[in-house]
This record gives sequence, structure tokens and C-alpha cells, in this order.
Amino acid sequence: MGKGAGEKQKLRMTRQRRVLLEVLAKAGTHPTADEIYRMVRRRLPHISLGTVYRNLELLSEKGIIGKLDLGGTQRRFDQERGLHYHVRCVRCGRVDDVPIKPAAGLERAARKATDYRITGHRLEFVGLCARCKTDAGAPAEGGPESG
Amino acid sequence: MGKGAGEKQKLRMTRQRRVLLEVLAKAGTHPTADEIYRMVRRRLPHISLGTVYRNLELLSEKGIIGKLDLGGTQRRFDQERGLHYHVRCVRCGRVDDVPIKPAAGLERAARKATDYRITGHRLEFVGLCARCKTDAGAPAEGGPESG
DNA sequence: TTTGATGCAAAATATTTGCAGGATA
DNA sequence: TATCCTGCAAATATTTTGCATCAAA
Repeated sequence: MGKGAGEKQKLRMTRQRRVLLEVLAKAGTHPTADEIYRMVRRRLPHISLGTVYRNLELLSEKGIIGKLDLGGTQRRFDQERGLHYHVRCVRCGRVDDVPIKPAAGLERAARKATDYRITGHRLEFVGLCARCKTDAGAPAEGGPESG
Repeated sequence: MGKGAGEKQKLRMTRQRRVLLEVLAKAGTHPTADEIYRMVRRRLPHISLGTVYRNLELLSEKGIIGKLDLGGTQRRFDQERGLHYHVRCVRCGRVDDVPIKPAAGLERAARKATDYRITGHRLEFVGLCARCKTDAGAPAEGGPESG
């Protein structure tokens, strides 16, 4: 365990890593590790969940992909596109981007209000997605990824 | 399972529920379910983790306590005090409040930018806490709760 | 070759649940 | 007394790891 971050280590572009990145790029969404595993497996039937987790973690540490630690029980990942905000449907769990520009003033305000050395922030909106706000009342079953 | 939120159900003020609320109020922090379990157990040695989880979930659904789904693997809880922001130390996992006033404009902007029916938002700052920004370089072991 | 990466399966974490007995209103 | 709750333990859900083998550079 342990070890500080920022270790000097070479990354090899293995087949599983390449496919994982392609899948994430093509998805354009914010899939969970398990969803990514299933998508990658269509092309690499023998890849293991462990490999997916290992790569997701490693690639996000390197800043090559983004990791979302938002509400919900599972971690989600996306292509790295710099700071941007998300919105999560409280009913079906779906997560989308919110195309508004990051508010720089927030961090400035937070710096004055705490003893922390603020290095960033993450903002998540919650609400009902287009489909759920219409369906409201129906079952709700089914996950955020339908296809 | 299932069922929509807002069920009609009476809550009884059991001893474990009372102690749990007192502990959370006195803590003044944002403990994880396990930390709460250990604190409550000092007064109710026989309480079970299951009961703690059940109550934490139930009380947060009722809006009596707040649930934080921020970065990290564990859920955290706090006394309900309305919308407020948090900051999390990336090094030790500690979580504190950020006393700045909520930005109403954020939700307004998000509404225009998505199809969602926005109902709220949560903002988390990340950085190094007072202790860690000084220690930077040392081990880092140990959890956010050292008491 | 060298050394990081993978597959597999077991382990570790975190959270949820079924049930029979217990406590609150 | 009528229900809601609780403790316990087994079940789930997620994520992490040890290791022998494989493959990128």
C-alpha cells in the first residue's frame, strides 16, 4: 500500500488499455466501472474486472480520464475534458454534463472561508432527467445505462 | 423494495435513535456510518451496525439529518442545517464545512443549460487541510477521525 | 530481455436484508 | 396490544490484491 502519488512509472499501451480508452471516448457518458467492463468485454471477452478497475484508477491518477465521486454507490468515469459540472437524476441515476462555465469565484470565496489550501471543486446538480420528469409516478426500475 | 419516497410511516423515538442523533449533534463533524457506530456503541454497546445504517438512511430520508455523498468510498452524515458546502482533504479524508453562502445563481444557470428539472446542488471543494498542508511529505496514514 | 500488465480468484470494504424477539406509543 | 424496531448473521455490492504468466518496449 502507501506510496505517495506521483510515482515515476511507465505506462504501457496494452490492448485492454487502448480499448478501455476508446470505449470511454465513444460512450460520451459517465459509466460505472461495471458498465465499462461490460462494454469492453464485447471486444475483449477475457478481460477481467480487476484489470478494468486497475486501469480506471491508474488512468485517472495520471489525469488521462476523469473520475467522478458523486452521489450514488458507484464510482463513474469519463474522458478528461477539464473541469466541468454534472447533473444526476435522483430517480434513475443517470448522469449528464451541465454546459455552464465553471465559477472561479467559488474557490476564491472558499479560500477565505477555511484553513484549507483549496485546489479544486466539484459541483453536482440533482434533479429529474427529461425522461423521468415525464414518467414521474411510474415504476422507475432500470438503470442509468440503457443501451 | 421500490416504493416511492414520502411513505406515510410513524417514527418511534427509540433509545438507539436518540443516542444516534445526540452523537451526531455533539460530533459537529461529518462522520462515516462506521465512525458513528463506534461512537454510539460507547453508550449502547449492543447496538448493531445494521441498526445504525437503517436509521441513518431513514433519518436522512426524512430530512432530519443530512447525508453526504461526496468523494471517497464511504458515505458521511451530519446534522441537517440546510444547504451548505463542504471541503475534503485529499490527503487524510477529513471533511469540514465551508461557511460561504450558497450561490442561487448556479441552479438558475443549470436550468437553462439542461433538460433536467433541477431540484438542488451540492458543492464540494477539495484541497489540503490545515494539518496536511503543513505535514505534506510525511506518511499520511491514519483516518480522518482521530478521537 | 526487462519489467509493467493481465487473468483469476480470494480478500477486503461497505451496505443491505430476513427474521424472530423486543420495545414504544 | 399493535406495530415499529432491534440484534444477529448471512447476503449483496463494490473495489482491491496476491501471484504466476503474458506481453509491450
